[in-house]
Amino acid sequence: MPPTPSVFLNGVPELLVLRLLRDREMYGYELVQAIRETSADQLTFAEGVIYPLLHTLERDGALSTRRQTINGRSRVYYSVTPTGRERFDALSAHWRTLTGAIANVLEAPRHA
Amino acid sequence: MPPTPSVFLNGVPELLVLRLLRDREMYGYELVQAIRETSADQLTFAEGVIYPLLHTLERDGALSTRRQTINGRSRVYYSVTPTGRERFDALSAHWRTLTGAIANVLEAPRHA
DNA sequence: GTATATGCCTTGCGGCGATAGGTATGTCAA
DNA sequence: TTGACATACCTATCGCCGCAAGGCATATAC
Repeated sequence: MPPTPSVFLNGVPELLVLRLLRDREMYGYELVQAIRETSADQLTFAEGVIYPLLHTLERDGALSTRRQTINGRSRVYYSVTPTGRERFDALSAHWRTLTGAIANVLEAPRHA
Repeated sequence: MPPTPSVFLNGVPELLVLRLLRDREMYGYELVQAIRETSADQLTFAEGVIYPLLHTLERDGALSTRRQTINGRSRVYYSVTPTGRERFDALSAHWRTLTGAIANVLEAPRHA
């Protein structure tokens, strides 16, 4: 009886980063704010979470980078690779499965 | 900008345990299987997760216990206290808020 | 007689997110 | 002009939760 891989219950930052980057390339600082804004301040993952995550995803081949200097400040833009897209699809499916299962337990009738 | 308390993204075992015990008293071994069964094998939290959690919840006054011996085997039945019920309500509300926020990000239009 | 299910428990590890810094440039108000 | 704030990158350390992997004891089944 294999336990539920905790990859799903945490891993939310990864899920959201891949989702946002699926639409368009973004840079780290932008992602931090985008998550906060598109979740109406319900979700806040600080830079200490996002930057290491981006580095890991790049190392794993899920993201590719493009460096650009704007107004004297250096930005690192991230894009999702085909590998990253597969990873997102898998994570996303798993997230739906798990939240669905949790919802089932939460709404289960008394003697189920 | 306070970060998202991770209590919500983990803490799923606690949420489910409180939910199941809200209906009727159960013992640890029974809870382990109930979670697995009511989630159709999607969620499996082993005894190493559930037992320490039950002890913590009892210590915090969220659960009360009743010991009973059946067929020579000793069982520890857990019930939700009023404190535990409040705790469940809060956790539950938070879970809905967070999953809702995550869903918003996942389904956000391109330029949101 | 030894495997399996039941029923309780604990120790130790790993990994992720949180905390809390550091560096540097640009802008704006005092 | 300097000091605060936003922008934009980064890292090291910590804490905690769930995971792995056991141990102990009794009942049943083969």
